[in-house]
Amino acid sequence: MAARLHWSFDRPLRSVFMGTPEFAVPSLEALAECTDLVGVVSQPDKPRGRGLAATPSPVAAVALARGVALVRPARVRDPSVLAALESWRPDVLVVAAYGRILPAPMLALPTLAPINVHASLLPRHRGAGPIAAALLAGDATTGITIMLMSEEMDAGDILLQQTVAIEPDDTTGSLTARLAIAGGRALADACARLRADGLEPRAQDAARATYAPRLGKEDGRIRWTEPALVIERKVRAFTPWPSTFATLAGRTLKVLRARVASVRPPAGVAPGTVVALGDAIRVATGDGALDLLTVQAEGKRAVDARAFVAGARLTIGARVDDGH
RNA sequence: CGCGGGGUGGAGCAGUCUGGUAGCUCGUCGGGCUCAUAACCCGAAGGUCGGAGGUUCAAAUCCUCCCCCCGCAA
Repeated sequence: MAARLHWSFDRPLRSVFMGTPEFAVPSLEALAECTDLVGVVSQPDKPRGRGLAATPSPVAAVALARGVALVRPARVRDPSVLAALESWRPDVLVVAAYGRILPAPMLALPTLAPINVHASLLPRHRGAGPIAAALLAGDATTGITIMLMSEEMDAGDILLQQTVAIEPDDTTGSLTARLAIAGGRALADACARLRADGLEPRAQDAARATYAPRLGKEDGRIRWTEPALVIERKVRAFTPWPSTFATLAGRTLKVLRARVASVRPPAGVAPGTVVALGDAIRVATGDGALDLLTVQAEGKRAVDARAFVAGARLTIGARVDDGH
């Protein structure tokens, strides 16, 4: 266990922030508020949206707007990145969803500590996809961990944690928004305490660690042989990305909102079969039935199930998993 | 110029290739029936077919330009 972390000098902390997506923005703003933010590192501009125009990451956009020194390296290990960090002489390096593993020399650079804002209550859900993992696991609560960074991913000593409740209808999108704000608050807290009474690093119980892998597009394909409960969690965990989808008449059908049906499908009906149509499209699964409430066909906007049923000539007995 | 789908009564769609004045499911309104677990039956209202030009005897449909929405890709 590391020594108590305390900033006793009169001058403000010099900080450098590394982060990329929307989630990191409140943390960046909190850091700018309570320290002397001297530099920001973010992922390079990426082609986004239709037309694939190069667009700065949300963090880079804020850095630009604030006029803070910004580097956007293609590779973190590029010597120029370490050089930039050295020239900034940070006391703390704060990382929030940067998206890359940082080399050890970088972690050793700040005079006080390298600090990470992680979107779970560590040691639960270490890794790249903690928010979706909490939804997939059916957790009732999750939260923010402010921690010291070590070389092993998300394994460093904990400085501070804040709990965030998970609502039954939370998606990765809605939960990310709340966790982002909580992250900013937790960081502000940690920052304030660094300068007041200090923070006591607490080792993680590695035995209780779970891992949250980065998601990929194919993770979103619905497998109807799974239980309705599991599919419902996936729908929420994979919204808005990579999104859950099935195939109907050869075309992709996104499922944006679903609920486990209150009644079971008739015995003997194969998973992936439409068993009822009304306010929802009820589909048989490996265990129970799932009511699809909001769906989106290729090239169409998201509509509630009733509207979709009105237009698509969908009948009971149709299959929604004939993709392969 | 990354690839692609689409804008048709309140909603979701068909009709566009093969020009000839608008259709389906749902909703709404009126009436009937009465329990049918997507209730049913009869009737009605409601549309400058995204916008602007053009071709034509005739354009939702063909041509040109513009606006908007969405999927893939990240």
